[in-house]
Amino acid sequence: MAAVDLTTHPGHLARRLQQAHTLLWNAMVSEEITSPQFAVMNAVTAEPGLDQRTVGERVSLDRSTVAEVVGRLIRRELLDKVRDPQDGRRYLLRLTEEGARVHRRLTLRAARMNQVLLAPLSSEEQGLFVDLIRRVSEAAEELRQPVQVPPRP
Amino acid sequence: MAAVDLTTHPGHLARRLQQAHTLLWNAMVSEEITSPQFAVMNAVTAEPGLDQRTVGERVSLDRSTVAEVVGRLIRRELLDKVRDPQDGRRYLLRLTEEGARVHRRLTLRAARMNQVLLAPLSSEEQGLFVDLIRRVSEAAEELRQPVQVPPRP
DNA sequence: GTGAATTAGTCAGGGCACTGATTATTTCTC
DNA sequence: GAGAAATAATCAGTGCCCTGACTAATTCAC
Repeated sequence: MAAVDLTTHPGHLARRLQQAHTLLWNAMVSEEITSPQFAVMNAVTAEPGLDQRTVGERVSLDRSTVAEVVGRLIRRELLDKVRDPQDGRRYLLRLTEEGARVHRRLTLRAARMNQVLLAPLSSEEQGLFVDLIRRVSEAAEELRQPVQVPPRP
Repeated sequence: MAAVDLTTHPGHLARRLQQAHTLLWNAMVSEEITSPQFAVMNAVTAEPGLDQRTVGERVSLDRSTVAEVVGRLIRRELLDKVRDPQDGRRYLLRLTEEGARVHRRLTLRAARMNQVLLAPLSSEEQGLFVDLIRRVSEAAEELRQPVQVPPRP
């Protein structure tokens, strides 16, 4: 008694959506490269020579998770990591040739997969859907760092 | 070059939405009990004496993950597990008194949290949002088990 | 220029999520 | 009723995700 209907809870639905997405990704995009791995490769494609922290910022992953994902991509020789000669704390990331090839190939497949995932919605609904998710996640992310208060001078 | 805009990828957005949700959950609902743990407790509240497999079905979790989550709830003495005397393969799950109390308390907080999470949307948009996510996840889940073909007689 | 913050990355530890293999029990079939 | 198929749960292994503690390098402040 007093149980709740979880299908009205956006958090629960978000988890199910992600499960559904992972399923489709494995079937239609790649069984080797996961969606977060693709996101990292994509960030490095957009800005070669990025450091891990910034990659995390671009793809919404914390430092530890980025390190793991990067580690896996390096093991598969899709990514290279070299110390920044300007700043010895940083590692600069770049795709290998193979990495660039894989990224190109998966980009096409991911686009097809997105179409399939959104197929149950009309095209106006699709736009709306993406917009609504974005607004909700962005608002919640801001609750995290409540707009820096400037230090008194 | 040739990088993609991930903010148009529903899978990527789903992951970010879930991160945002987890953040808010920790801040507003509980730091001890996670959202999947709450989902399991909720399923058992609705149908006391459920077995693990069915709980997994109710909350969209596979057998292994249910076993882990159940294990954690038992360790905290929020849940009890007894062999089904009718069917020695099953374990029947029930909340402890403490478990029922915790579930009641978190239910209220979760409702408040949902309001905050959806606050950036108007109330029509909120309904739409929930509906769109549900439709997309349900459709994708059906791709998994493509409607049993009845065996020829 | 030196000591104190800050910053990039690693590591340990906990939780979620899945697959494939295995074990125990039940049910089906003959 | 005995063997075969199905079912509930566990286990090992992989990957994602986070926090808090730590290390190494840089930058700031005086």
